[in-house]
Amino acid sequence: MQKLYENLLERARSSGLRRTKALEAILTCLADHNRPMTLGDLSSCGHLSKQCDQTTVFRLLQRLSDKGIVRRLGLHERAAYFALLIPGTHRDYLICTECGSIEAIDAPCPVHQLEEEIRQETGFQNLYHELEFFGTCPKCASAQS
Amino acid sequence: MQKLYENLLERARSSGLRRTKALEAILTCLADHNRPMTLGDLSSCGHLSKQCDQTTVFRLLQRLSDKGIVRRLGLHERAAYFALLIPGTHRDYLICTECGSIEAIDAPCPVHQLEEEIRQETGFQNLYHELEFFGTCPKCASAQS
DNA sequence: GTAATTGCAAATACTTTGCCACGTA
DNA sequence: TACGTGGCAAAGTATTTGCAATTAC
Repeated sequence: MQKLYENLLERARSSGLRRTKALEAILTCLADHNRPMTLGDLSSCGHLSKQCDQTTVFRLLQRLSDKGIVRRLGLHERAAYFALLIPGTHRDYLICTECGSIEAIDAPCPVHQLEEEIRQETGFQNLYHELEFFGTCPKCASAQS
Repeated sequence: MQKLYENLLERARSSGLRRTKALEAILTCLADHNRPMTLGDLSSCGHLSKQCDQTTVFRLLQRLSDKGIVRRLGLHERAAYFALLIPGTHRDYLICTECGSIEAIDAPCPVHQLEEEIRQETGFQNLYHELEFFGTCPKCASAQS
């Protein structure tokens, strides 16, 4: 975890971002939780809630997104989610449509070959994919009946 | 197309929805375009723009979604997209992050087996998935340089 | 007749921008 | 010092709800 944080900070710095309290706090928060978080989650989390305005967090997420350090995900909530983008790593998610819980799937993602085909056939650049499974988790399913 | 519309109307009716002008118009619109559309797209489209309030379209989409006739998609735009849910059919999408264009991918989706594994391992009910590819389309890529 | 559906208006939620002050390099 | 960054306030966009009037069944 500590290692991850150091690494992220290094990437951020070398891509031109300044080392500010907000940057440290947001990377710490993302590294500690290591799951997709909304702007609201982040700006009410730990140091961020005390030290930074939500606008700051928003703009910082924009910059981190531009630099390829985080990625914005669309997970069906009204609010956007942001997740760390760690080279060599890819995550798919399983989401309960009732309670909104989000968990990462650790099975290998079966989409890479198709992605390669699409890259070649369409000429799209910077291609990546997002895969999510939606359903009702056992807990919510039993609560319904 | 006509067939599709008839079919949708039948499904809607038999799931308990009343046959109103708004229902006919929205199903016509979705069947004609057969691509994901936002609430804004829909309510400014054809008959809907003249005959229905946007709130009506919104609530109708909610009901159609409850009944499993349309599905809400998260495609990274700020606005939600809605697409027809046609039994036996599954669509993945390729989206340009620059111009926002959305096209359906016709290659067979490689995720079904994983989906089955997840269903069995996690006990999730009503499981389905959403797969999208994002990138820069050739047109936008050349416009950038 | 009854319950579902509709329209209009208003409220909410989340995101985004403007502007000037501040801090890092 | 210069330019990226931060805070506060306000605007923008999309969604959602309340309620009375209307319509399908």
